[in-house]
Amino acid sequence: MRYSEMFLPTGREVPSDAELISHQLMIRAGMIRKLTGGIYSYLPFGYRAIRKVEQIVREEMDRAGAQEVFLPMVQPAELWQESGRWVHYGKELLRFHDRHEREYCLGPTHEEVITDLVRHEIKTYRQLPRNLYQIQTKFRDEIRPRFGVMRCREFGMKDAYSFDADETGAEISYRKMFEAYKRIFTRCGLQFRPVDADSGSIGGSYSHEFMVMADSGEDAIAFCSICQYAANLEKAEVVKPAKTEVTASPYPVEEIHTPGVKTIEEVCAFLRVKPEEVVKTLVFAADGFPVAILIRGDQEVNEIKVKNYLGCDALELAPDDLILDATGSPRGFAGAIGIKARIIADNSLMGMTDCVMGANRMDYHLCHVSPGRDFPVSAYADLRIIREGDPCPRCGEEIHFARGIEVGHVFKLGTKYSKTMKAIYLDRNGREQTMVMGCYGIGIGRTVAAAIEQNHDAAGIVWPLPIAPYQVIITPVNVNEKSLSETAEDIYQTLAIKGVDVILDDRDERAGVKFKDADLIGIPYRITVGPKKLAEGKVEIKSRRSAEVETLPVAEVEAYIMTRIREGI
RNA sequence: CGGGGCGUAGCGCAGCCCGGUAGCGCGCCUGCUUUGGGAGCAGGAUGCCGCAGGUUCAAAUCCUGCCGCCCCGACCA
Repeated sequence: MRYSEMFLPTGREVPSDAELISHQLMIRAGMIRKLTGGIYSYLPFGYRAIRKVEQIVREEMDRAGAQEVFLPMVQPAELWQESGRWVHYGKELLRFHDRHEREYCLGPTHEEVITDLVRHEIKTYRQLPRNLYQIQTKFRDEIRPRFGVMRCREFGMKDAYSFDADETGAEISYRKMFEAYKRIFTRCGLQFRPVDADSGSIGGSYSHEFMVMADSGEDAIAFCSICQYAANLEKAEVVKPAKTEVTASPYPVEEIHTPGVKTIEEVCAFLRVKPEEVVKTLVFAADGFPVAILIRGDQEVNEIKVKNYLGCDALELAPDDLILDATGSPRGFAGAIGIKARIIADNSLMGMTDCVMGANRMDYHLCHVSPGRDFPVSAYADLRIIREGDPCPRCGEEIHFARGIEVGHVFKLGTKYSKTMKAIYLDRNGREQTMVMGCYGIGIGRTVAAAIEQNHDAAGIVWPLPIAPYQVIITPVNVNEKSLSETAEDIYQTLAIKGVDVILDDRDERAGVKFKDADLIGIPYRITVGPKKLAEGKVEIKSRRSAEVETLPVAEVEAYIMTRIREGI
């Protein structure tokens, strides 16, 4: 492509509303423009990056035995009502109706549609397993879109769905996708890590997220530096404390006047105790019913673990009136003794004795409380957020934290959708069986943004070659000098015929301007055609990443570039 | 939805307190010079000052309402 004819509006100014470097660079490099909140247009340069990623995704999905389909984005309410998600998906599901007042939604994901398709077409075990995928625009009415293309409402996603006859098959399908994902992100030049994850509203038995490591990432990851264990913070298991024989406090429970003392910090300051000696009692509303979660004062409750443990649909910190109902006191003085709620304790309570807790009475706390002796605990469970330095649940070494961008997510769905939507087949014995499903997503735009987040410098983007919108840019230093522009043109033709994605910067601009633009848009190789070197029949090839410059005879340029492209570097 | 901030030329911003000719830098157009890391000189174009009301002789500026955007939080694949 000739630069002079390209629709590639680059900018020097940093847009004021872009926070992330990737977002700023995508705007400055003329890749995206915002249409409205959380909705972006991709310009040619940005769309080429998208297509490069999509192509890699297609190749690896096909290689793993999946087949591409294209499903509707507008979906009827009935399907979602059938799966139950019309009610449970919440406000992220954008709903609307047509002229006949029939209800529809814009697809945020396609489990319902694919399950509907498959249940009508697959009747026997002979037709299983199958894995179908698509690359589609999804719409999720995000509560707060941000970070440009990283978290927007309309976005491109590859989603695949596997259907197997049984658990064993589903496991194999899952592994295949897991391996395909590793190949995909490796080819995209990303440094990433698969982590154990919660499956959220998609549901299912377990899942892994593919995280691109980046300080700007929205997700926190707990990982072990020794073994391979890594998990989303919300999922990371906390090791049960070793069983120690605890003897109850020798003192009886004592009520102490603690006027206005509510938070753990205030309690500790007032009573001169450490947070480790205080039991924090949090009252939650689980589908409207009060549940008391007890945890050691220095720890934080992981609401997702609580939600999963209770198996409820909605979980939130209890509103004031529910707290008053359950404890008989305002917020800040809840305790386990006498509370009218189910009591569940985090494992951190094991081994605690002689502790401080709320008295369920305004302005009073209790001390010398011993769990078990003074109140019953219906269950102990892992309900807290892991902390840096905690032991790894696999090998016992120290856990560290890092941040990541979720670019892919694989779920083992089990029969969540196939059961409710009756995706059944006849087995070898002619008996009806429920298909076992998996689903597998990749955020395409997010992958591109993550790649930029991980590959840039002060001058701009540094594309990994496999996803670079263009691989080579040829820069004649002065287009008004015939020898320079003709040589540049020759090299351009040579590379273009070979199928290289190449830009000829034929603009009548000063060399400095062209160099700055080339750096900003991050083309992996820049071929500079200048008067001094050309006098010897040579040109310079500069690597954007290493900044190394090779001086080569014009005739050797093609071989040099082709080698690099073949090796993907 | 709660808290904070911002809407002025294509982009980045000043002007607003204290009402009276709408400005700066970059970009854009023309000409000349220049030509290996965002050139110099000269000339030029571009604004419902977010929208709608109100106060006033007079509103970018003061008041009210609305809309949009950004940040933090709640929430979320």
